[in-house]
Formats: sequence, structure tokens, C-alpha cells
Amino acid sequence: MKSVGDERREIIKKILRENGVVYLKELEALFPDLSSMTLRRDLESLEKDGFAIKIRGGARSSGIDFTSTEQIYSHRAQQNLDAKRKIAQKALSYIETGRSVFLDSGTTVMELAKILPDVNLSILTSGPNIAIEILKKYNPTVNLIGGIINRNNLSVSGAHALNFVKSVNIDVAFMAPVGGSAEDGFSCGNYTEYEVKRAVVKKANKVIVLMDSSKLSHSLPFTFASLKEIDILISDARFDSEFLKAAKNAGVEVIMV
Amino acid sequence: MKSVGDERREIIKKILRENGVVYLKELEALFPDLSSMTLRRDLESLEKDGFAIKIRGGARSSGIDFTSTEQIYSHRAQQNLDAKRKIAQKALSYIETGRSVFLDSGTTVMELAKILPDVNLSILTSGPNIAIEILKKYNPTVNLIGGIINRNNLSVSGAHALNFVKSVNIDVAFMAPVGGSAEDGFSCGNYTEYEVKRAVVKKANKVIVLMDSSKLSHSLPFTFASLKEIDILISDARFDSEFLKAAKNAGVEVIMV
DNA sequence: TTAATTTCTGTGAAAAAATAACATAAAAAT
DNA sequence: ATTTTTATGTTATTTTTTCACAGAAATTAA
Repeated sequence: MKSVGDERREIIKKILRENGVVYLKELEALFPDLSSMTLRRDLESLEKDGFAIKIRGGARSSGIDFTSTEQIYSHRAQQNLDAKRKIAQKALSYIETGRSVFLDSGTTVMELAKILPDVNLSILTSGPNIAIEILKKYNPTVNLIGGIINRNNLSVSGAHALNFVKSVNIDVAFMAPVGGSAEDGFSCGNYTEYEVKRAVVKKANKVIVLMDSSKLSHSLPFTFASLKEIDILISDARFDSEFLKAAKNAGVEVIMV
Repeated sequence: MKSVGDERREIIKKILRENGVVYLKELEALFPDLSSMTLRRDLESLEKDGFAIKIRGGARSSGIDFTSTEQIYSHRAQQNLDAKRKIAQKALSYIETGRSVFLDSGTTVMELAKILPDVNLSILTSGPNIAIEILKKYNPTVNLIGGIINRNNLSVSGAHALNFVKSVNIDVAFMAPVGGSAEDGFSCGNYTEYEVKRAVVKKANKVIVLMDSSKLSHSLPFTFASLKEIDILISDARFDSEFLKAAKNAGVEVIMV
């Protein structure tokens, strides 16, 4: 699985991580005895892997921190927009006026935020971009969890975030895992974010997981909720009978969109 | 401040938001009676605004959507923009690498956020839009204060915000008052926001106030800092000798841009 | 080991796209 | 009404990218 230019591409990745951008000229200077075509091909391959975005004269970092397992899949996740919308639409029916609602960070939840009805709701979220989206409406009260922000997924975590969550009441929580499976439950790739999600799951009266099919059968290091701990799973995935059986045993209502 | 092609660029933004990418060919088909040069220029302008990233043959969404911010601020942000920029430019010289910096919410501070150098800084802010702006850079660590968000000025406040501020150390704080005068000091119009600002002023080693001339001689109900409590005042206002005398007595360095 | 196969790299021509510079039209300001 | 500014169009030039093919290097199989 390793190949000849891997080391070179690692170096390019590093530059990309540090500077956010790399130009062909730089690379040509850095690797004087390679043809620019080879370096072009490197950028191309990095783009195919979702690490870089080619721009004129070079490439930019895709913004994904590829040192963690979690984000390796995130470029793929970006593509499932249609599924995310359907999931969000379905999720909408579980939102009741006047309730206290937690919205996790993530692109699927962002779709939900966009179509949220403009009614009296108390929203709590760990995503600053989601908070701002909801502020477009007039009626919901928006509470933003504070803490350190992960620039890769615009998610807030850390000790403050954790304390915040522990001090509030949540009727219904919409959670967005990065991975999900029957055995390992719903997981993410970052410990501090796991802590926050875990705390939310414990506090919420009802937990609804929004998961598009790209997440299925991926497991990430930190499980924030087992099947037993959630109430509803909304997904576009075609679950196999084994999964559905496990869900049924755990008392989870599975909704396929 | 609105300009001719704005509507067209809104459409392009929308495409970008939906598809994540847009190609010049598409745009040429969509706007058949415009030259491709104009459309190129649109993409360029969208890139300059941080909304898009140019790629060969088109542009990709930068992933950061601050439409809502723009909408909320569209009017206010344009007022005195020139002065705000000059103030921000001046403020920049008081930011040192590696320090813990508090950035208040507000449009003047937003201008500062935009031109912040991409260096190792620990940023604490009460403005979610400011946090997102800074996340465009690679190096600063961004801490966002949590709490309830005021949809009029995108500022976070409340008990959680207050606790957060009380638990952190701040080297230098950049504050944006809504009103300022020699007698009443620097003030704002909302009690919970006052509480947070007050806490910041007490904790910060150095307090720098950024105030454009439209704020001068306005007093609002809640004074979060008296002249004595601040270190530097940066403004485009033409202060009268009485004000300058009061500032001098209070040991405030007044910088007029 | 050699031979076969695959992967990686180099070259240069052709195509595509981006830029720059200048001209004109439209809009805004005075 | 005029000046000034902003937006757009046109064209030529430069730069970058793509493409197709050939040779080198590495890997695998025999």
C-alpha cells in the first residue's frame, strides 16, 4: 500500500498543514531534481485523497486535519448533501415548539438548522456556524456552548463546554456521529468532543441520531452513545437485517429516508 | 455600498452553497449575455471576501458561510467602515505573538479580526462571527465564550459567559463600546453584556478601547469601564481639549487615526 | 536470479485558462 | 450636466494544465 513518492507527499502535506497553501514553484525549488509533472501528480493525488484542493499554480489545504482518523472520511461526507437534506427534513418532525433542543455540530445538523421553523424554541448548540444560521430567524433563543473551537469541523469542546452542558436541561438532542455501527455504537475521533457529546447524551431526555450512509460501519475511537442509549436513528443507509435486529433489541426506532 | 453585480454574485454564492463548486462554463451558460471576464471577476471578488476559493476553471466554496453575519451587519458594518479599518490597523500593532488576546464583539473588532496576522495567538472572543473569521487562519487558537446570543449584535452573554471570563487570563483586551464620554466612561446598552465586558476589563492586564467617532459623547446605561480603567483609546474622533485632559489625568494614551 | 508487470517519472506539444492592459459603457456623485 | 467612479467587454499575452507517449525504476512472478 505504500508507494514510492509517499515520503515526498508527506512533506507536501506538512507544508500544506503549516501554510495552508503550496505553490508548484516552491515544490520545484524544494525538489530540484524532479520534474514539475511529478509534483503536479502529487498534488493531484493529494486532491483525490481529499487532503488538498488544486488551485492555479499549486494547491490549498482542504482544511481537513488528516492527522486524525476522523477527518479522513469528511470529504466523502460532503458529497452526501442530498441524503443529509432528506434526513434533516425527517428530523424536523421531532421538533416541538417551546422545547429545549440540542443541535450537535456537523453538516447534517446544519441542514436541519437551515430549515428549522421560526418558532419559540430554546436551541443549544456546539457549532458557532449553526448558531449564526439559526439567528437568521426571529423566534428561537440561541445558546452557544463556549470553549475551544476545532477549526476542522467548527465544533466547540473543552472543559467549559462540558460544564455548560452539565448545567442545562435538554429535551431532545440531535446528534451527528462521524461513525456508527451496531457493535461500537456512535463514535467520533476527538476526545474532547467525545466528552461533550457524551454529556449531552446523558442529559437529554430523547436522543435522535442523524447519520448519512457514508458513516455506516465506520468506527472511530470514541463512542459517545451505544445503540441502547439513543431513541431514534434517522438515516439514508440501507441497514442489513443484523443491524436492524440489534436496533430493535436496543429499542431504537430506525427511520430510513 | 451595494453595487451592480451584487445580485449576480448572490446567485453564484447560492450555487456554491448548494454544490460546493461552480465552474465558469456553468456560469457562462447561466449568464449568456455577460462576458466570461466579468464572471471571472465575480469569482475573484467572492474569493477576496473569503467565500470562495478559485480553482482551475471555476471556484469552490470556502466552506465558511457567513451570509447571516453579513445580513445582520450589512447596514451597520458599512457605517464608518473607513474609520473602523484605520482603527483596526492601528490596533494591530498592539498584538504580540503568543499572547492571550480578548476580542469583544462588534464591527470594529471584526475589522481587526480580518487583518489579524496568522501567528500563534490565543484568542478569546464573545463574538461567534469573529471566532469564525479568525478560524480562517491557521495558527491562532480560538476560544469562544459560551452563553446566550444576542441576535442584534452577535454577542454572547449570560451566566456562563461570565463564568468563562472569570476563569481565564487575558493579556490584552480590545473592547468596543457602544458609547463613550469623559464623564460616563465606556458604556453599552445591555446588562448581561455589561457584566461580561466588565469582567473582561477587570481581568485584562491591558485594556484597549476601539471607538469610532460615531460613539463619542453618547452614553448608554451600563458603564463597563471608566477612563481610569483603560490603557489605550484608539479612535478617529476629534476629541476636544477637555476630553484629552481628562484622558491624560486618567493615564490613558489616546491615539487618533 | 531473470523476466514480466506494474508503477513512477520525464518530455514536449497542444489545449485551456488566467492575467493584463486598454477601451467603452453604465452608474453614481457632484 | 459634468465629472468621477465603477462595471464590463475585448484582445493579446503569459502561464498553467493536460495529454500522450516513452523510458526508468520498482515490484512481482517464475
